[in-house]
Amino acid sequence: MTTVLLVDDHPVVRSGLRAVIDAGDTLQVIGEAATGEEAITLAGSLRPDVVLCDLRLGSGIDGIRTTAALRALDPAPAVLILTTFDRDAEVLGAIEAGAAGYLLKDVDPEVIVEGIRRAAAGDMVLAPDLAARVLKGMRSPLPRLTEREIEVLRHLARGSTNREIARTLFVTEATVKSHLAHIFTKLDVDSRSRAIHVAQETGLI
Amino acid sequence: MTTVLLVDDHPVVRSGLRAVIDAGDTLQVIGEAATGEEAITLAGSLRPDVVLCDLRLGSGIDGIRTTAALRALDPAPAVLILTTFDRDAEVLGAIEAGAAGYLLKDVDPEVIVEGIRRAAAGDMVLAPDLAARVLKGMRSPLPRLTEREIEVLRHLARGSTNREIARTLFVTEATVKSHLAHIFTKLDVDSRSRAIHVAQETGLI
DNA sequence: TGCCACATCGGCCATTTGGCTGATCCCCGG
DNA sequence: CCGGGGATCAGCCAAATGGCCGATGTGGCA
Repeated sequence: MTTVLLVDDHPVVRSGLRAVIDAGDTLQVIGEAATGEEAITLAGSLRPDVVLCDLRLGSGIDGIRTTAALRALDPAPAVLILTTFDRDAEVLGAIEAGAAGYLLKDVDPEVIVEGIRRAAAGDMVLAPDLAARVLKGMRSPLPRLTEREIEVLRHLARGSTNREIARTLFVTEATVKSHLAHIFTKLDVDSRSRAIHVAQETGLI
Repeated sequence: MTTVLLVDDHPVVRSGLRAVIDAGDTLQVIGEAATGEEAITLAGSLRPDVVLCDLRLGSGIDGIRTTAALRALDPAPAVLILTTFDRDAEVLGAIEAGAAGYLLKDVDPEVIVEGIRRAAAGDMVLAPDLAARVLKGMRSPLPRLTEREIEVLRHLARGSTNREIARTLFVTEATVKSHLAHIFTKLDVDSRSRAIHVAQETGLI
């Protein structure tokens, strides 16, 4: 019997997962958590074989950080990421954090059950349409932006002008332009609008 | 006994909703649909009292259009919108389309059950933190953009320059600028970045 | 110690953008 | 048949943006 811990901030989703997982007779849900913090605590005491974890967990720590913390446990559960979105950066982030795989929420229940079985067996589990992208991501990893650049990017995405960003960060416009130039180069774009688009598309922000 | 039709593109969520709704003894799920089209067909034959409908329905028609179509049936079911996001434009769109209410997915199961009961009784059902915003929205309704303006806005959000948009739409840059000027005025912004932000924030795109 | 990444700043210049005014055409409804 | 909204276009001009060159200081790491 493989034991499973559910992590999702939506009670309804947890109920649904519990229903489809407990329906078979080889898997058993032994706990539910609504936040990453709760998941880490529960995993320590319940020692599940597999943790099924949403990437978006509301206000607390996100699924990637939760994954990293879970993998640091001893014994470490297999972590299977389950989410609505397929942003590249998050896929890679989750894999890097030690996730055993990544499934989209719109798949059929049996796919989820099968994914849990394979994760428990130590296999990698990737939604078919994601595998290619993950491998592609491995070949050309996402550009690494510095903390400051991410910060500027966030302000950019809120529609701020260079002047506004400069005032907010207590630097000169020249500095903001410098950061932007670096961001543009790294993202391979040539306008703030496209930078915003790429950043959102890849999950950078 | 109040009958309910579930509409959500995620099988897992449908399972969860079915579990929490069927748990009581006054509500009964009589059908599930994964798309808006399917929902409209099923509602016509099953004649549910209440339709519980996600706003995002994958590739097909969205929840708002589905709501409008459902409300045009005879007898018309009460439509309760259930979604993850609380974008203003969508709240208002759903209400205008005849929805009986709007709940967020992260609420507890009993809130959903109670919402269905109240919707079946003909009440309006609004998540508490949304009611104020809806009323505010009533006072200052979202600007109405034309089809063409929305189209330009979408290209804008993909980071296109005026020249690129012009080429794509087979018009001159002057026309694109004209549309943009109107968009900016209606959204009360003065830069493309902020227009993108507001449009995404309010669910316009 | 020297190197390198990072954050900070400045100047110059071409391009893009945004504000303004005004124009034509078409369709639809009173 | 006229009015109005929508889509199309034009020119002018100020401001913001983006590309390019360069510079300084600081902290970590080999």
